[in-house]
Amino acid sequence: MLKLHTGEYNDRVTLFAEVILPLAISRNYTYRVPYEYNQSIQIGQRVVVQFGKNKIYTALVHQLTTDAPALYEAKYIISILDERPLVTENQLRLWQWISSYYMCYIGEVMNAALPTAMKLASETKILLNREQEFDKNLLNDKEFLVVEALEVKDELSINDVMKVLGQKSVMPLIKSLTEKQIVLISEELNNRYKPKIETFVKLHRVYNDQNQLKELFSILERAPKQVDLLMVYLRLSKMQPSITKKQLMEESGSSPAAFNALVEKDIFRLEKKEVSRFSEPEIELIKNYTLSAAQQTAFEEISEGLSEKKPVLLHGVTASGKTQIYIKLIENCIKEGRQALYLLPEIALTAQMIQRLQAYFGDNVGVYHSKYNDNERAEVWQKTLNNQYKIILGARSSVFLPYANLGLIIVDEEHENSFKQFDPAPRYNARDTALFLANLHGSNILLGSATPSVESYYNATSNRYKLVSLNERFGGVQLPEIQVADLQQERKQKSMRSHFSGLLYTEIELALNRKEQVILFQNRRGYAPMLMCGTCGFTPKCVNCDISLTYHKHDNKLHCHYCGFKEDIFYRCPACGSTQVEQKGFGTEKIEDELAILLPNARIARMDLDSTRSKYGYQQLINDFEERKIDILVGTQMVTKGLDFENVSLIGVLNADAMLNYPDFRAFERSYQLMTQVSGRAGRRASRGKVIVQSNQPNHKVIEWVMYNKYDQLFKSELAERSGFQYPPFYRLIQIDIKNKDLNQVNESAEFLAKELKGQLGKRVLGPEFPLIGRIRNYYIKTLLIKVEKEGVSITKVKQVIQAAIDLFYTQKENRNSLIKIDVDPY
DNA sequence: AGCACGCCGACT
DNA sequence: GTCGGCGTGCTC
Repeated sequence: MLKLHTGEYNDRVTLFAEVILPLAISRNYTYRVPYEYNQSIQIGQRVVVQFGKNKIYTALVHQLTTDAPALYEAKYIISILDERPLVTENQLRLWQWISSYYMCYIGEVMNAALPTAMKLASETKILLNREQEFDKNLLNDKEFLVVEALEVKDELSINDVMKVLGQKSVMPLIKSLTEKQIVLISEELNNRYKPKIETFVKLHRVYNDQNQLKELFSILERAPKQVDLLMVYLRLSKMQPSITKKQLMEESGSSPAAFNALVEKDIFRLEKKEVSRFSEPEIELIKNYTLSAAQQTAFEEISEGLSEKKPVLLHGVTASGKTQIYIKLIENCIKEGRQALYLLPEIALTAQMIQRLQAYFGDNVGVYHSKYNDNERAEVWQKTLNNQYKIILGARSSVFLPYANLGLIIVDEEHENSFKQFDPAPRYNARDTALFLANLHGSNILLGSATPSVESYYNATSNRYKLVSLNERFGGVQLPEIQVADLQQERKQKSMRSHFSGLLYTEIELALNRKEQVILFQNRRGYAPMLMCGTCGFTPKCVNCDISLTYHKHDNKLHCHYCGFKEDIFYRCPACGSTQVEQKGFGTEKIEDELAILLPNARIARMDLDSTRSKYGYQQLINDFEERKIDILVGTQMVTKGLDFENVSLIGVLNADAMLNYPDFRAFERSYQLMTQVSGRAGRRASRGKVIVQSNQPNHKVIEWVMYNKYDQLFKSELAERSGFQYPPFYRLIQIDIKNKDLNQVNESAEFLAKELKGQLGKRVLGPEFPLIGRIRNYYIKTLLIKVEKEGVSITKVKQVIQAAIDLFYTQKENRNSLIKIDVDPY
């Protein structure tokens, strides 16, 4: 396709735009550009188009051409939404790359990349036709129901109609009602981004004069409410440059009547202004600080690596002060007039971190993560595009922002698996995407971690990245002392107190006596992960998934952690009627419960998915812990991520075995990372912290490596394992899931695809096999794993083979109702 | 994704 | 018979 650029065409040229639709479809579609847009249309702008019979979508202009499509008549673009491109050419290249690397549709990438507020789609609404007289008696029951509902509520969505009728197929009915002209159909566009407008109040200029003001007060003598309001205004105006109506009303508690009277008399003047949704931080800027000698050395080594245009991996022990080094690098980047992106796992993006960065860079920092609402995200997008931010601090989706001039990317906690998006597509890894993004912009990139991922460390040791190590904790604080509690032995000696070893229990008491705080880590939420009948062995399972239900005490229900199914707890076994129902295993809820019994005076809180679901739940817990309103924090992985608490002296890992024995090739790597990271929360200030790891395998080599901080031992051992068993970093993995509601069909479909792939790729294809959980949300699942050697084989070719096999797969009728999910680098 | 079309079972 | 479920194919 001929690529054209803006401004080349006069009004008489017939232009066509190939657009990306935010849908999971395999092709892009071509629309005709109305002549009046010839001058203004540009690649990267959003346009409104009709797709299919009624639907209206926001599409993105991807290419422009004068070639008319040969096989069909193109529809016209309805309108253009942006004056200038909203998406840059570099972003389109990134989308393209993600789409091909992660084997997904570019529409899916667009969907993930653009904030929802920027994607308007139409929703079909039906309304009564007021022009048309009709006899209600002629309607059938269902038609009557719909008309009745429309008399109560002016418009109904298709979904509303379904609810009203209690049935799924409603289109035929709506169609007949439209034909009789009883109802009208409208395609309503949902709101898009609206800038936030606030009304500011100003006192009329003449009252700047003290005499005039005095006079005003005497005039208002008989309106005391107005005088009050005026007084509040004057008080506020001394403290701040501008006052919003909202603030004035809140501070004064005044009635709108008094306010309106003052506006009416032209004493107050109103002004509407666009404001940012983000309040400007009122923090004193810290400008000067010095790096320690170790930090300085690391900083210089990093700079050296970056100047060679190599990615750098910073391996710095926990609490070694990596953030200060990052800040220095960001400063340098900004000095060169370029933008910096600081990527963090969602959960580490706390108020703590944001404030820390804002303390150095003030309002140059843009923040972007999933807790922001649509309008806030759209605002960050716009400001990034307009180059109003020098730094973006964000979670994985911030790789999608429209950077104009990106000079530096920092991926902190680069080993974190939350950089990987699992569902829905695009199943991208933000760390790897950031590496591509850096290449695209010619920017520097630094990966940082106390526990690097094996693949990054491998890249560093094989000279693809530069490795910089920082082995010293900042301020000379020692790494914590790690002890193992031997659970088997303690059980024999009867020194266990429920799930706490004598060793851990004593240390908790000691810490509490010293008024120090404790973190307990148990990587399992809920109360008991499994119930079992002691008589017949019955275990309650989810009705939709092949998984046993977890008992949650807070609502006294059994939960499925995969589909959200809930069911009442039972006290008699539903299978045999026995009352001998036993709880197997333990989760965070149970720990919290038992602690409350053992240590009735301690203030205990729990941090897991269930306790942090609300928008501020997580932040609230962190604040309370920071302010020492909590003595013991019990939590899942959440407690391991980059939090920085001064007063924590003891960490307990309640069950190291669960993670060590997890059936995944990364179990050891993950266990090492988790234990090291959670240990890093201890003793970050003055005194040396302590960590107790409870295990049935006290001599497990991974525990030993954690105790003595032997990352290289872990690395060496993992490399040997992985080259032997064909895993990353020596092999690439592509996982293909085949899903079907029917068990036989899933087997046959999986067999078909496996045979096809094995024919081309041979023994690189493993499976099909049922995964650990063979059925989720009523879909049976079979998994194929493809292992492709890194050297000597073109991964692009392999992906083409896979795509071809899937295309062939869907030509077979019997496979059509099977779903296929591809996950490239599924870890 | 959403929507139309067409085929098939179970109800007035 | 027909209504409503569900599979199948198409959208510029």
